Amino acid sequence: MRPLQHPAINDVSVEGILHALSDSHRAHIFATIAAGSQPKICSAFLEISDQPLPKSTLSQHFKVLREAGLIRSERRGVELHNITRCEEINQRFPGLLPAITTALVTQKKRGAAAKARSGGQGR
Amino acid sequence: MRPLQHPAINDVSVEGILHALSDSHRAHIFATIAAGSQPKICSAFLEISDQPLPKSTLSQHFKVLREAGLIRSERRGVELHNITRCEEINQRFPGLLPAITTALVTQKKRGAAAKARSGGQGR
DNA sequence: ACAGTAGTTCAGTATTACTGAACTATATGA
DNA sequence: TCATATAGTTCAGTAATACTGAACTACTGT
Repeated sequence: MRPLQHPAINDVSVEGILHALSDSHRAHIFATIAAGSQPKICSAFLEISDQPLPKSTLSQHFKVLREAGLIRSERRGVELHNITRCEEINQRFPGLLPAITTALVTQKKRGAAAKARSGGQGR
Repeated sequence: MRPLQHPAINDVSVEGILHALSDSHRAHIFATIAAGSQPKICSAFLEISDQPLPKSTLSQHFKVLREAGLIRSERRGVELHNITRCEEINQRFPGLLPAITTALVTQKKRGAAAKARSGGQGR
């Protein structure tokens, strides 16, 4: 098992960030890690959607996020503690991550609202 | 040849936008269209990189940008006039596109500076 | 040592992307 | 009208990525 690789902040690319976050599952994982103050472990996201995500898939998603420079993972015993690299990235590309996470939140709200309108059990 | 399809603004997704712009060529095409005040035709980007881009590939790139909702294409005789949908998108996801284009510009500048430092014909 | 947990790696499969060749559609000139 | 040229699309074969079950590594507790 080779050690975890994290790119230097200067090797982080906009395209890599956009690609990593262009997948719904990864975007959700990143947003969740970014929103919380505690590190999150990978297996916290096994039940991310209606279909439970296979753990090999989950592992790949974390690898993509890590190699894009979005998260930093640290082994703690048997588990991985994941935190974001928002501060570093925000220094390199000011405003990029906040704009994306805001857009994702906006989209989620709109989606929830549309769902409620079209027959969810809204009041 | 079927007519050009543009998604309604409410069907435009953050993931779709990020995916479309996660490719260097497409990011460059979009940035160029966004930066200019005149519509751009597809073939203006045939010589986008060192290797000339095949026109079938270019056509696909425009299709991806169009279907992501980033550009609007209109037939004018034999050519396609492409403009961005920045205003609409900025209304739906405020600040998202400016942040991405700013980041792309920043990255380009950094890259050019690094190139100059490491042996380009800097002053 | 054994069992349990967290995550990775591998390999087969499925999906997506790239691109040369053939094609459509429009414009222009003889 | 017919030939030619230009701009872009579609198709089909191939290449590259992504997904995922199974086997594996690494660590923890008993």
